Amino acid sequence: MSSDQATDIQKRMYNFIVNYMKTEKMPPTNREIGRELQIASTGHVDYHLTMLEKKGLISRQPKKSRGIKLMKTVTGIPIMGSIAAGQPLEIFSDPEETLDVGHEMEHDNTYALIVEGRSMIEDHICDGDYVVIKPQDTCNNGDIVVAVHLQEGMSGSATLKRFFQEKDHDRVRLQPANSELEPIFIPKSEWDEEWKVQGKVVAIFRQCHAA
Amino acid sequence: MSSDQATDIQKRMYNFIVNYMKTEKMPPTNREIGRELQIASTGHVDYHLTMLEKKGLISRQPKKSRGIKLMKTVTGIPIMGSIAAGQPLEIFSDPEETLDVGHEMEHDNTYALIVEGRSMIEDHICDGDYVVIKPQDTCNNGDIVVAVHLQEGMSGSATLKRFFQEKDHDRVRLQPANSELEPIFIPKSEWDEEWKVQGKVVAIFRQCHAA
DNA sequence: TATAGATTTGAATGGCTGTTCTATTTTTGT
DNA sequence: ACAAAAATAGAACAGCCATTCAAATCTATA
Repeated sequence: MSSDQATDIQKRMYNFIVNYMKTEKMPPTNREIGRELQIASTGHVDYHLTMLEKKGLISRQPKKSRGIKLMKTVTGIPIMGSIAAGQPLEIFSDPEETLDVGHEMEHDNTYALIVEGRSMIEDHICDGDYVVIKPQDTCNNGDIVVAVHLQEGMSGSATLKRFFQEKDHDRVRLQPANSELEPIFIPKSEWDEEWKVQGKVVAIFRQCHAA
Repeated sequence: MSSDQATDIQKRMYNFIVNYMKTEKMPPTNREIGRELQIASTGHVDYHLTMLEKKGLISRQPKKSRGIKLMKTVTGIPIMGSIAAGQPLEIFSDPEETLDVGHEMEHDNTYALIVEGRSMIEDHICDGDYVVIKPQDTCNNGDIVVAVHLQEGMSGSATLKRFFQEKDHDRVRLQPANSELEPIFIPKSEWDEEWKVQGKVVAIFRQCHAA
């Protein structure tokens, strides 16, 4: 059954190890794992650790106390793909890519997107910049957000814009930061039906490559 | 003598712990410390660990194997101060501040500065942005650099500019990215005498605050 | 239902680990 | 030179740790 997939208890064990290492800055002992997962026998813990090792999720240093190492990077936030004005979100197939952007931002399923194009250039967000997105479905006026246009049967298109609720016009305005581009107006009735906010930009990161 | 300062062996011990944790992702055992520092007795190691704890550099979890925790942050790069066009570098007195910006950049004494003003605004570097600086005294044409103007007896002023070597004019041009500001020209003869390159911008980080 | 494989237990073992104690040597301040 | 403080060694201990083994239980499936 569990030939390449981790079984339920193994997932919980792996999660506990990851979590323990985040808070304690060291791996747990086999006994600490057993205590947490309510496993009566240390041999049993060893058994599942061996399984996790066989599946490539961890490696072990024989005989060493707390001799567990994680095989996958646990720092950084996933780079989900790229976003271009009006284009569908291009989701990267490779989920290994991460952006290491500070522990404060490593929570709440925060993720990163690569900006394509110049639709936000006047807010000084450039082609190739990484934007750090905090997922949320509400936002304040003036926030830079990932807005998704839901289309029936399709995955929809996404865009990076400033969000403005225009109460006097009873509509939402999605404002690009590029005077060559027009804002998008969405009647209040269609908002939450055809459109929604996926998340909000909380940081921007740009790598300067050699000239 | 060593009332609040760590003694030589204690410094080496602390450095070994920091280094071990970076490579092994867990603290060393007392015996591993002793082996590395050629200390014959575990009691002796315990003695110096107690000293390090008393001096606030580490904390210990009693009876736990590898129960050492570092009291100071070891991730991130130091935020040295702020830089504004033409102003002296304002060095922050508090060396605790760090910017966590990815492990790839945590080497070569890389540090961060906070940008003040709009002198590089057309390169989309804004007031309040963090720039990540890799120290080096040479650079290529077009690189964004921290250029320091050495003045006798004074610490000198620093500025963030693009670097251009104008061979036909036998001079160096430090170009702001703001059409309201004029470039600075330095005769080749004065370069390396009165001016020098302190480092090069390798990344930019911007935090988006709530509107 | 029968059987093979996966999971769980309990116990045992030998090495590691943090800690403590006493005694000796080195360094430092006077 | 002397005394106090700091540094080092060695040994010993009780508890922790990873690992192994044999046996028992559960689970899927042929």
